[in-house]
Amino acid sequence: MMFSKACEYAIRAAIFLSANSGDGVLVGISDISSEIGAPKHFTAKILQVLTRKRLVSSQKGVNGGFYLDAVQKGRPVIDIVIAIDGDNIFKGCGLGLRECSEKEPCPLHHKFLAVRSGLTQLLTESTIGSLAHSLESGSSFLKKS
Amino acid sequence: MMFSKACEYAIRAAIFLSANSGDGVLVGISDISSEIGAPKHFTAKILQVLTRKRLVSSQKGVNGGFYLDAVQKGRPVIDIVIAIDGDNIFKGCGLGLRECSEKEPCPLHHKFLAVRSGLTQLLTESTIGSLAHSLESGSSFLKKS
DNA sequence: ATACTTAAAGACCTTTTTATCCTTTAACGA
DNA sequence: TCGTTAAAGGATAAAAAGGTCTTTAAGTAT
Repeated sequence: MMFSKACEYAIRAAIFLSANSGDGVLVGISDISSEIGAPKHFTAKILQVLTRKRLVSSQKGVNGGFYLDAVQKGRPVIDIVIAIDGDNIFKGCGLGLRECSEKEPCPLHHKFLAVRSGLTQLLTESTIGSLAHSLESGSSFLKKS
Repeated sequence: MMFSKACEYAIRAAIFLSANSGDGVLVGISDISSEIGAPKHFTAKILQVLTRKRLVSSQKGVNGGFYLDAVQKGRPVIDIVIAIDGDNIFKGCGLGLRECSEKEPCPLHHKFLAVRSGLTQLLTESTIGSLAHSLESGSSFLKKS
């Protein structure tokens, strides 16, 4: 809708991991991908990126898997978005004009700014952990995509 | 940033046409594409779609070209966006969840709604003509992409 | 009429995104 | 230390988006 598929998967995976890992509990890709309804190998790729960027932790070998530590659960969702999709959504002109700026704004410039800052704010003030927490009450909203 | 390239080109083309056509004045694709800084043939394809959907008017043959009539200049920008990108930006879950709804909302559901309605509103209350008008004052912001 | 200009249409190519597979690497347990 | 297990990583494939080119046909001026 607004993010790439990869980014949606990433957010869902992070939320799922926040709710279901930690304190020595790890989760494998098969579990993650089936729970968030994303293709297994694609999910693996995405988790790889997030792991490399230290937004997710991983453990190889027997009983290995992925998990989030306390710090990672406290990260804002916007970190995930930027790690996967970059920050193009948050900067640049809505009409794709290079020349557009405060000094020479395109006709929609200021209105776009408002929408965008709303988006930035919501993604910044929502942490992975807080989102995971808000679904604790049995509502397994992540099941089936 | 938020729209596809095709959609950005479409909006720019519409604004340009609104400012530079009408009352028997037509503009050819070469002029349009160079003024809005978009690939010529790709622009032609996009204009074709807009024409078929009656958001833009065209005239074949000698001295032919594209133009907007009064009604078309009064159309809200959202019509262009929907014609090219569809309405996926305006509906559907931000996390791509099919199950997400008012009853079983995803953790970001309500916050996304606010952002989205802001976007919808801005695109609905801005008409092609009004945007074209706001750049009348010499600022050829469309030049060069 | 007809010749010329220009949009319409559609075939085609390239790049990016999405998705899959397979090999390598590392961790751990026995 | 050896074997199992799971992530890391590279290589490939399919689909969608972005972009180019050629042909067709409509309209207009002459």
